[in-house]
Amino acid sequence: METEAPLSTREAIMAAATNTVMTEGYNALSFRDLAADVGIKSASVHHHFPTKGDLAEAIVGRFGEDFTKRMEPLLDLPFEEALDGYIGLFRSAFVDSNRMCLGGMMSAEVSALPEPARAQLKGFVEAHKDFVRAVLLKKHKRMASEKLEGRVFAIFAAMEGAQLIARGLGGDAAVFDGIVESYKASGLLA
Amino acid sequence: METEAPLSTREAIMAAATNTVMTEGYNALSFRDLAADVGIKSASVHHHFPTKGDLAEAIVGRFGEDFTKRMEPLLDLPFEEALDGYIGLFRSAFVDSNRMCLGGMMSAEVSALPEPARAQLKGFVEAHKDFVRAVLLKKHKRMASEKLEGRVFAIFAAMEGAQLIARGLGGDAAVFDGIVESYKASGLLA
DNA sequence: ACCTGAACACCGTTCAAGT
DNA sequence: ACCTGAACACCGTTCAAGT
Repeated sequence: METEAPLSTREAIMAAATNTVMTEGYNALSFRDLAADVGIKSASVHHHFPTKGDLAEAIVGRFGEDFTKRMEPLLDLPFEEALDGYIGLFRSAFVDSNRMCLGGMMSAEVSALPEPARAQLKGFVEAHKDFVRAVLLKKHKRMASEKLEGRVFAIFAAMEGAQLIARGLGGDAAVFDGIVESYKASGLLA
Repeated sequence: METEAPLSTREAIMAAATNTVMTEGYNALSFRDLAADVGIKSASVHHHFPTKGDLAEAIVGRFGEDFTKRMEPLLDLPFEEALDGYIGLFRSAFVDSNRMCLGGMMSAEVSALPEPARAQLKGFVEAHKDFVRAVLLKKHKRMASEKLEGRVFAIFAAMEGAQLIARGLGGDAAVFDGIVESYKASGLLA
């Protein structure tokens, strides 16, 4: 049984930054606000992350790792449950205080990111594709590889789009659920 | 035959702001850069748009009108061509200098928008739904209304997601085309 | 190693002042 | 009606200085 571990300053900065980016976006993230959240001065944040771009790189990478940890156990489940679990990860982000997937948010703001952060973003997308591919193969064992790759990419993009639009309209879970239901009914999520 | 009409200062501000938001995002938009683009001082921009939120409201509204003007003629075409025309509107945005739909970008940055701008954003989404519904009814004349509404929303969200992800990965049109192809093959866009 | 105050050129916004 | 310079509290970043 773990007690809540005290976060290192570096970890606390990353946690606060991730939360702000998911709710307000990368360009709305301020080193001074971040420092206030953590209890240090803004100049001190630069000791841990020399530039804002370095911080972006770190939190996208970490977010990918955390997402992967939540996806992996779903691979033990059968197709339908694994897919619903994946959907639930997107759903919970904005049902829980109107947050958006960090990867989706960073994709919108990609012009502000330095190259290393963009590379982490590509890695994030690849991790999702690896997971979705593994889930699809549970059911579609003989799908042609080109078709499978297209479907994998399409499912990820569609989930990001559902979250983007549902959250943009005010975070109504029913909107998200309705879109996902139609993805299933049309055959995209099936 | 129209010659290029000289833009009023107000129109020039809106045009420059729209372009910046589509490429870099609303939070990256600066009144001082905007003023420099138009050839006035930043304090003068406030004469036309008292706050940045007022400008946001104006450009989302205008963007919706412009998008509707490009969608309307597509309604004279048969199902397949109308759908491809709609897809082309999303495709051209980022093929042409890696821009993102203003509505999708504003959805990601919705936390920075005042209520009137959010209302315009909802109107933008409704205009898209009206168009997509009309297109779907060309082919699916007897689809149950609840199912139709879900499909309409799903198609719009999926298009925004395809654009978000394809652009986030660097603006490769092949990524966008592959996702759309899979939307069609799976039955979502059909 | 980790933190800080002070400075720099930026930002949105306000306002009194010009034409 | 339209524009402006100057001021305000903000921003990311740098740096010399502290412990």
